[in-house]
Amino acid sequence: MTTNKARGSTHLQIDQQICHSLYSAANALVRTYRPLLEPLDLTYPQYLVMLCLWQQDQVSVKALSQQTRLDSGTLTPILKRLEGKTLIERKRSRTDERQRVIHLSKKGRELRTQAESIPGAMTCLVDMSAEQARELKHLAELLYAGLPEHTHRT
Amino acid sequence: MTTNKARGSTHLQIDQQICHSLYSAANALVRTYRPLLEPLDLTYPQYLVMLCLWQQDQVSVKALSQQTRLDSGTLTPILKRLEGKTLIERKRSRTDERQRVIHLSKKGRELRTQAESIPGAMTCLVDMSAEQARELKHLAELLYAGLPEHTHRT
DNA sequence: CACAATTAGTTTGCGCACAATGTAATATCA
DNA sequence: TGATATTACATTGTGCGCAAACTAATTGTG
Repeated sequence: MTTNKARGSTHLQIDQQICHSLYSAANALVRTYRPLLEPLDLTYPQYLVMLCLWQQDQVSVKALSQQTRLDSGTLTPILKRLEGKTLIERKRSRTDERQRVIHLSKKGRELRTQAESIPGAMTCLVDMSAEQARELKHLAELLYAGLPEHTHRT
Repeated sequence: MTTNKARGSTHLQIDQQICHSLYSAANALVRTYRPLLEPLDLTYPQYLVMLCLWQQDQVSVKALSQQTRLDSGTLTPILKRLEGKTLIERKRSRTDERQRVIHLSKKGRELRTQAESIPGAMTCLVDMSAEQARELKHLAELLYAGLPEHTHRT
């Protein structure tokens, strides 16, 4: 049984912070993605958006926002950059002038081929068993879903 | 047994990305910290630095960098902001003029009291068992340590 | 001792992440 | 139908996160 030092609460120790572990692991993972994404000229968040579009084209910003879990203030500049690289176009919806309809260009659709190798390459770089990775993903999802901003469904 | 659609590789599906789960969970956690840290006028990374200093005062930027896992290019502006709030001072080392010695001011030391309630408050906001949280932290650490940038000890 | 290599930290530039505010289009309702 | 509320995005401002380039001090090495 470890007794606390008189100094104060053990809870304020940085190595006890789940958030710090998650925070630095996520940052490190994105750093690991960087060299793999560089040939595609994509950042990780841009890659996330492309993943969504490769899965389902012609979607609204809101739909992208829900799938990527990035808010519109973050997405808008990302989408503009992707448009600048002529990977996507941002048309207005005919039926609802407020909405944008994001859709892939030919170049954007073709980029998918180059991206196919990335998940495999990442798996090699991440030194974890498939089961550990699954469990980690599962727990991260659980944490995410359990946070007040999500449980707060009025 | 689920058969892949002719459409292409399943690996490019966003909901299969461990990184995305980690990424959004970490961001969401930091958002959850925000209202708790606001009374202390600290951002999450600033809080991380303060945690380190409360644990051990009078340290170099390099030491802080290792403990917070933030690089010096990130730390320098953070430290300047903390100095701007008069929570810390950034003196130069006598024995090695290259080094900074970061140390808490009286105000910085006193802020610790206000911070004591934060870990407990976060635990309440995170809807996970202590064991799940421990496991999540453990797996995140495992992932972090297993990435090439760390295993690459020449 | 001179001089190259290393180390500690800073600066610069870019791209998020996000709260807050704004704007325009649509939906709701009196 | 006309006022009001809501919705979908865009904009602004601040603070990271980090690669790359830079500065200055220290440590080798010949």
